[in-house]
Amino acid sequence: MHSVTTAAERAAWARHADEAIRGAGLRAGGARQAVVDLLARQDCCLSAQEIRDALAAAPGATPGMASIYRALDTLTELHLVHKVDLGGTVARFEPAHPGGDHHHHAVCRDCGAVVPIEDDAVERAIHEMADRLSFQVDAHDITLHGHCARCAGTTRSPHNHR
Amino acid sequence: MHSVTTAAERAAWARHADEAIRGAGLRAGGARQAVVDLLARQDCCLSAQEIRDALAAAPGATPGMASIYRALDTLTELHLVHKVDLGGTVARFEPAHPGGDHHHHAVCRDCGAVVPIEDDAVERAIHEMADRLSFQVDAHDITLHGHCARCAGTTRSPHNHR
DNA sequence: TTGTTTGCAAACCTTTTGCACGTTA
DNA sequence: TAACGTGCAAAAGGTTTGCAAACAA
Repeated sequence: MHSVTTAAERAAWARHADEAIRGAGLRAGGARQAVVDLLARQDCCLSAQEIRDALAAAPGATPGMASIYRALDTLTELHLVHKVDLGGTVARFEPAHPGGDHHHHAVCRDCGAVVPIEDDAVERAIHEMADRLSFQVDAHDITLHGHCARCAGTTRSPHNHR
Repeated sequence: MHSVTTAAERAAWARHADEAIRGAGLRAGGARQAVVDLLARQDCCLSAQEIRDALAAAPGATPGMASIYRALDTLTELHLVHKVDLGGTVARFEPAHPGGDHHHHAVCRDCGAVVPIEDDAVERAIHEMADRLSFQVDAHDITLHGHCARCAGTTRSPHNHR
């Protein structure tokens, strides 16, 4: 089993994030810190509600949604977090790892599971295409839609594996 | 200058759409018909509000937003329209041409312009990747972000060319 | 006639904002 | 103590839904 990010990368992100936050003259409040700590443990994206639920399940006070959104907004501005829009009604957020760790997402139509995807050939093709355009591309998102391995393997109702 | 779809393709889509609507036992009401007629003339995606504005500018009664959303919903279910989410707060919709006409989008960070993009090498790479996944992919979206040719060429405020 | 379509207004849901209070450096 | 951060409640903005009237077949 491999994950998209290694434990070392996640730890490095947490350190980098703390540093960037301090460097921006921001303070260590409870809510933002909790969001950073949670994101540091993630491999892929979470919605604001999922973040809140996870923090509610953990010991300590549960931050309000407004604080979570404000924290995510700040982190996104500091380029510590990527806002990911997978086509549903909610936005998702994931740690932005400085070097590499460029991944995309596949979304299951049945169960809603989000799976991170990496592929060098696709990245190369995207960059080659971008170079030929008059449009100046500085980022790209790819979203795959279909059925995850579990849901594709059954004709029954979708699994709840999230 | 070339367009992503030809006039013949657009006409074929209009015919196909009318047929599919009748085939589904639906009737020809004014609002839905107006949406179909407008989409038949589009090369790329429009938001519900843009559709309403375009219909308001045209002669005749302007359909309510609810009717526009309901029409788009019906057309999407009939696979006549693709719902496109480019990462903003609004959804966009474009005609789904039966054969080919598979394009993606580039969004300008300055002026918001949406540019259709086509690239066979990228499509091939995506399909090859999809074949290797355990995830069963049946659709994919690619969104490029950056600066359009006009906005990239100036240091001044963004152009309004939409 | 009969079921479909439409328009208006109200409801919904996610996200943002105003404001007073609590906290950090 | 002077900003910054947080929580609550209200506001915003796009989309959906309930309902009664208008309409197509």
